[in-house]
Amino acid sequence: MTASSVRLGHFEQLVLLAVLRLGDAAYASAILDEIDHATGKTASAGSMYVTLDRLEEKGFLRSRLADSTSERGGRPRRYVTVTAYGLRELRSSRAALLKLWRGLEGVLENS
Amino acid sequence: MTASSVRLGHFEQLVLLAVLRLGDAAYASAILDEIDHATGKTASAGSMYVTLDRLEEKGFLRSRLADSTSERGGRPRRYVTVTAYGLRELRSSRAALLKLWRGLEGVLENS
DNA sequence: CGGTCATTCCTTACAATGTAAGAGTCGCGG
DNA sequence: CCGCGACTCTTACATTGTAAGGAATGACCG
Repeated sequence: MTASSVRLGHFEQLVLLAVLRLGDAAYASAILDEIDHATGKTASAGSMYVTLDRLEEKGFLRSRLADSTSERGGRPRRYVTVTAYGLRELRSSRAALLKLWRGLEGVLENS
Repeated sequence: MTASSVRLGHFEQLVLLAVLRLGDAAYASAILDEIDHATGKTASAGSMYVTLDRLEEKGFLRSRLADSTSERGGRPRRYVTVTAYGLRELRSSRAALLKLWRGLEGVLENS
């Protein structure tokens, strides 16, 4: 279990970032769309719920349920927000990538 | 197996980037150092070999053995280089992250 | 009212990826 | 000869990624 070795996986990172961008409007389907838009790849809904649960368990995310009366149908939405801890992870992950990318712009820039 | 769904994981991406930067000098221990340097976290050697194997299997990486006579001891070094395919993945992964980061600079920039 | 629909959620099981622990090889210095 | 340092590789297990499928809730229409 080694609690100290917890890091962000690839998909987890994308999810956290999408949540940040969506602000108040972050719930599963919206996050899915956001990721789809950025990556061009569509993840399944199941992946999202599982990942959201795990992120919350680890303290990277917090969630609250919307009033069911205010919704049009289906179960009440579960809105999520990134915690301070999650934000810290995101920052350090970004810093590491920027470091590794530095100097490779020529090679990595798109065709 | 779903061959088309192959993506880069978190660590795999770091490894590929480190290999790119190291150029001719890319072999396991050096890659390990490079990643350590960028992330501040030390991965184990075992992780590296396993990951290198898997990346090669998937065609993101190619490897060749150094002359054993030219080495100081131990087994001959295994040098690796990123394939065109690997480079493409790296680019698209970077593009996705840049998209998601855009507009969040204020929040993500470091303390 | 009852049926169909769209929207949302969740569970389960399995595949892919991440990681640690530990062992094997070779050449050198003592 | 023996231990040491610099490499590599194997194995086994934990964590993360993903698809498939099911169920709740309310709108709309006949």
